[in-house]
Amino acid sequence: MSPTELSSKYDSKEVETKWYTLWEKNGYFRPQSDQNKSTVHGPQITEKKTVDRGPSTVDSPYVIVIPPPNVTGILHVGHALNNSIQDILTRWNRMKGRDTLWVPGVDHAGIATQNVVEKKLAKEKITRQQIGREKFLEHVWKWKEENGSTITRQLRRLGASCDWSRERFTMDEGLSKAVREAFVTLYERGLIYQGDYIINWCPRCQTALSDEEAEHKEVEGGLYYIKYPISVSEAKGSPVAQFIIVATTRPETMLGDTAVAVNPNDERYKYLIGKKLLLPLVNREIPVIADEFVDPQFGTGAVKVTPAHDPNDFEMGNRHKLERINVMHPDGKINEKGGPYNGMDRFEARKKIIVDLEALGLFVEKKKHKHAVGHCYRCATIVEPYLSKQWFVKMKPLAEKALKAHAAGKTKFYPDRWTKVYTNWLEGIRDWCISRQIWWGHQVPVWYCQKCQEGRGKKEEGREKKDASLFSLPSSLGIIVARETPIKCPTCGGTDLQQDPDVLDTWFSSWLWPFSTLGWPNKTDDLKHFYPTSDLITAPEIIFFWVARMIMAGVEFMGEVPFSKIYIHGTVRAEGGLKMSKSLGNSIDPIEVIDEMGADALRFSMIMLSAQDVYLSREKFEVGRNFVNKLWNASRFVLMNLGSSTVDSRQSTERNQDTETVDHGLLTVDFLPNRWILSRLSKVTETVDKYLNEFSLAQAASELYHFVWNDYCDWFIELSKPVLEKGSAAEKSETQQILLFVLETIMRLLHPFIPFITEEIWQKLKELSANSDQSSETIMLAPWPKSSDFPRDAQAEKSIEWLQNAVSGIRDLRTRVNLPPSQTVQAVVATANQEVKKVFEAFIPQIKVLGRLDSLTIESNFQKSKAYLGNAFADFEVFIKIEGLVNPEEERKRSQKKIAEVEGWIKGITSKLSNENFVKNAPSEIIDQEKLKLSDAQKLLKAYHEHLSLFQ
RNA sequence: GGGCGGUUAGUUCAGUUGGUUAGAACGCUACCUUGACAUGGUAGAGGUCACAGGUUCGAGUCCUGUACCGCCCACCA
Repeated sequence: MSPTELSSKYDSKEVETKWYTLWEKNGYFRPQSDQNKSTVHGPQITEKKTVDRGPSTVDSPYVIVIPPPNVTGILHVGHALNNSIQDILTRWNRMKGRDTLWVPGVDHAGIATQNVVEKKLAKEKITRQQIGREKFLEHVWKWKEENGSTITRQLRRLGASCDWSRERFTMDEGLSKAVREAFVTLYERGLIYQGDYIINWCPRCQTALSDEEAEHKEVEGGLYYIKYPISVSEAKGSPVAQFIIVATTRPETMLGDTAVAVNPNDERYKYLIGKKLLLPLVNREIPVIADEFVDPQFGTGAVKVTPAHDPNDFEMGNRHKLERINVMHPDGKINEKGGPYNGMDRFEARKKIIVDLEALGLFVEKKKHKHAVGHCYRCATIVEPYLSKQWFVKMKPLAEKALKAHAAGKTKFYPDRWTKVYTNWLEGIRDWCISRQIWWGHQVPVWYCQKCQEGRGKKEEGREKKDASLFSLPSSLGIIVARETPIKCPTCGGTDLQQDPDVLDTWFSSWLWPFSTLGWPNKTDDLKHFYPTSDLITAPEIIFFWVARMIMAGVEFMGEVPFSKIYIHGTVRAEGGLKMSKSLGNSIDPIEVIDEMGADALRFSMIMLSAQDVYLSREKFEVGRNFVNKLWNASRFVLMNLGSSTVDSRQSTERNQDTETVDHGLLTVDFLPNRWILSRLSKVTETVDKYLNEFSLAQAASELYHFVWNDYCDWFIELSKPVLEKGSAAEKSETQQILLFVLETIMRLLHPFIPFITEEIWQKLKELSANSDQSSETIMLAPWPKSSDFPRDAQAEKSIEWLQNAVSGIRDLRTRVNLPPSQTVQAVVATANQEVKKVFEAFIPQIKVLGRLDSLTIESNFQKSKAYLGNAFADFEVFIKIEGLVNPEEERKRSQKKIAEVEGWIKGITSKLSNENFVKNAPSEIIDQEKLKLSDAQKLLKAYHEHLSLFQ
């Protein structure tokens, strides 16, 4: 096969491997600025640089950081969409000549990864507790070495043009340094504290979770009504009631009750306030307290108070100085404080307690009760509000700065409606619990001096009783918060230092991502050059987890928001609306799709569907597959029909006497269809740019799809066939040039969307083209098309539209009378446009043009095509000699209706134009617009009247 | 409980500031094995733009209300 031929079938696998390897090897993914310095990063860009794209000083670098996928992750359709979008934007900006960087990386995903490795060890009957922290972490690192690059390999299959020489991992050395820097800085600014609070506890993972990590789901549960008897010690005299009935959704927590609360204004219970109750099963005396929090309308208006197991009760406990009795082990089993229930699982205990209360006659009833219950986002276990000592970040001050930046217009969400979601969350922000009781992650950079601690323990004892809720961390008490691992205690010089065993929330490293990946806290060149980044592309579900926190971190640590535009794309769902997920078994493996149809097909299909949430099924990928196939075959056609000579689109050709020579920027073109396709190309180029600028990737793709398929293939290529066969030498040669030129431009326009096939085809076209624009060694670095290089030609567009309508109209009539394709029909076309007439006569097959009608008379054996109505402003008629098909009655009615409509329109514009206020105040261009509309409407009215007259 | 989004062809969705005949893809019907492509071509059928009011010469588009669907947030036990 010659180097300029294409095989009859596109082999996506071969092409994809070939080009991706080459791109990466040649350093095309790296920012252009890298070539100016000898960096240590990856391969050098060896080959000569491409084209001069004009002054590059005006453009700031274009930078995206990848939302780091979990190291345990495998590419799912959500990743495929997210990264396709990022790649499109990256490639587009790179072609526009901007210094472009897409930073890739992977997240260590604390709990998720730990779970995976634990499961793996469980198969060998090993628990992490058995082997200890150090050994376990070795296993995790080993697992990471062996399996951690799956996702980045898969991103390569997708075509992602990330700068892999800058790939980062949230646990690598640099990022660990960043994490410590952030923690200590916040600590120094008084924004980090440790304290005993009710947090979300996952009894399975045995760790604290942040509020965002507890997913609330509606659950059909029970509301249990239980009698709490009034203590006999209070029963002197004659109490009106023997007991108070409380309502609870979690009866097992009653073991830790230390009060019952009622609303101070609740008449039913007022007299009981201050009295003592006898807590059933436990037989502890607890007081009745009054608290505004209690809603008299709910349940019985009396609430059991369990400060150690419920956030509200915790608050009440603080207000009333109640004791906190923790009745649960970290694994969710009742502890020794729970007396006879010691050792039982919380849900088991719930059942048993109800049975026991029933036996005592203290259980009233269980009512059905729908309420939201928190579930662990990793393992879906019901989380337990649990009292424990954790590290927190004070978020208010951070959120305020982020809000200020937003008010100053520094962050913009696309689509805009997410803005409010973001600001609302910031406004109601709560402190962030950042410590986790797992092993895989960044260990809290806090050390305790054993010696000082002993002394402190004694001091603390006295005060713990008073207020254990919160204590600051005076370093004098042997607590060391440091960037570098300390060797000895600064207070006493002791060397027995123990690091806090907790690790930090995974998001505590992710929120630093936009600057930690560029080298922070070191003042690196990358950081200086590439921060802040440009766009952030992500899914709605991590706006709180990640986006908002990154913005806060950026403002706090860098003094600048990390990115200015945030594009939130849709969620990928299965047909029927359910989110695609492995657990539901309704997911599609993108790698399978790539194997089967190619990465380009996958990307293009997903982007076409991405105007909002993406509803996927296997069949949906056929759109992209078919398109890729179409493109391949159109290219084959062009390459087969170029003739042997190399084409230079600038070269002049012999001019046709009849037609005007039109200068199309770079090109000089005569022939009407050629002028038309260039004009369409111009329009499409402009539109694609506009859509990409506003993140409307689906519209951009759709625009290109229809241009290629309908304009280029269906009309231009089809029209070129008779031209190549029987056109004049000049027409023929010009058409060949334009076929090539437009195809080459199409490749560049499509390259960001479907990088592989466009590179493959472009390389072949390049060899045939003498156009200097195409001299770069890869399409990746070829310049992005500029619509000004081939400006619009309104006249040509109008003429071809005329022709299209006429041809369609004739074909319509042909089908309706069942004419075989081979049969020529006689047609009369009426047009004053000589060019159109010429194209029609010379190149529209199977239609014999009889002549030209200047007046609208119809011979009886000619039938009028409905193409007449195709464009009310186009002054043409088509008649072909076939038996009757037009219904005059219908035509008359339609005309009358239209006439009435247009008359109303004219009336409206006229009244607007005669409105004094309007004429006086409206901007002149608006008035001109109205006048133009009026004249158009009058023309239209005339056309309809003429049409009507044909059928009177 | 609060907030947000949606309701347009058989299906999945576009529809920019109100304006000629509401578009596309898939599906469907008829014809076409035409030397780029049957993963194709030509043509066609198919819509009371959820419902009820309102503004306007004119509403899928703006306003008010209703119904249904979906999503997010939320410490009333």
